[in-house]
Amino acid sequence: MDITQYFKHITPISEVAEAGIISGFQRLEYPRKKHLCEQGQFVNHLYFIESGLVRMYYINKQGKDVTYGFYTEGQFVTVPESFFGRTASRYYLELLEDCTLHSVSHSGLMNLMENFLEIRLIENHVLREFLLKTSDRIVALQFLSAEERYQKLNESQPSILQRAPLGNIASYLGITQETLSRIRAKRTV
Amino acid sequence: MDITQYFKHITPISEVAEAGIISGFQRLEYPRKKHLCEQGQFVNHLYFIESGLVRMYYINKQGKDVTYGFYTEGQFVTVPESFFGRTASRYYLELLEDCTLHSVSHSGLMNLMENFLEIRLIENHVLREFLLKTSDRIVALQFLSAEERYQKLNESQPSILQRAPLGNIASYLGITQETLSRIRAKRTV
DNA sequence: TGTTTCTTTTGATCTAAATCAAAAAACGCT
DNA sequence: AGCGTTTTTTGATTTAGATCAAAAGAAACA
Repeated sequence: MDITQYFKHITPISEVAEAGIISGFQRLEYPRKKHLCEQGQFVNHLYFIESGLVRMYYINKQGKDVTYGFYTEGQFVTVPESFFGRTASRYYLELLEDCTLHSVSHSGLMNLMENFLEIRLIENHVLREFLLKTSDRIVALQFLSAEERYQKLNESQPSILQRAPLGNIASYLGITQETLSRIRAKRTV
Repeated sequence: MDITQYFKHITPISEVAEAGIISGFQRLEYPRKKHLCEQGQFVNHLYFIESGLVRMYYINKQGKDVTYGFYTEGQFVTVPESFFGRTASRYYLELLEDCTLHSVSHSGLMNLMENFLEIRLIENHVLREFLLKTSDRIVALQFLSAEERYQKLNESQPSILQRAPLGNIASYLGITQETLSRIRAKRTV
């Protein structure tokens, strides 16, 4: 999905605003493994994913790499509390595949929002989408078994299971690699 | 904390806007156990808690009552995805104590937002606060032990441990009542 | 093409927390 | 104040998933 397309899904957009979006966002091609941000830094960009796969993660107290979320084509990705809330990020963003992204800086977005009312809706929309996703996660993590959580991910984002390394998926689900491997073995046979 | 006070924490507010807030919100006193909304309904109000304690919860597939969150004086509470996103609520809101609330309907808030720019920031602010809270929860639920999660709640919202019933707290932490009772026994002695 | 490195699978054992069951304590009500 | 209901505690047992260890497969690279 194209970025203007995405905006049009949320709200009708005037031609000038569309031109504004096109000039305000910058198209980027980045290779697998590149980091979009580091833990502790301010995240100054909002990215729209044209193609590819992005992972958000953090390093926990035991030094373990833990996946917070996966983001794919047609979605926005950033660290919302950092980008919108102007705080230091607690997460990293890394590319799990070569990606084509459209990025806008915080000030760039503010400019767009001042000039085009339609674009103001975006911030709220992105926040709401993030919130909905995180609510689902909590419900899953509170009282679903490892296998049920795997099943749920398989329903909501099936492609992740093929595209992301097993270790990353396991920590996302809150389980160990070994357990995930066993769940897979059970289902495939 | 008073409601205009709260707004002033977020952003400077003109006198007219302050008058608008005072007239736009309705002061309510509700008794313990009252429900502010049901699962499946649209949540049409945003509440600011002047005093008291509110619990958000859902009934899971096994028919078990599971606490999603606790909200106390000086905080806004609603089901954000329902109120802001105009969808049916997946959660209930119930009062765990007699509460004094200030409520505004969706259309009432829209009116205020049209008339007073300052108030537009509120939606964002409320969404961001919710998001921050839920992010923390995910991190806790992913890889902290039952006791560590208890400890974390004790740091972030210590009064909940005294004010809410044990069963409600246990499900919030994603553990059984018995386990929570044992954790308590260990620490108190 | 073989060697090194990283990822996934498989196996054996252990443990945190669930489940089942029942007693004790606290609360609500007339 | 006393009785029934709900909530919390305590105990015994079970289990899902962690941990430890090592083999098997893939990918990376010279």
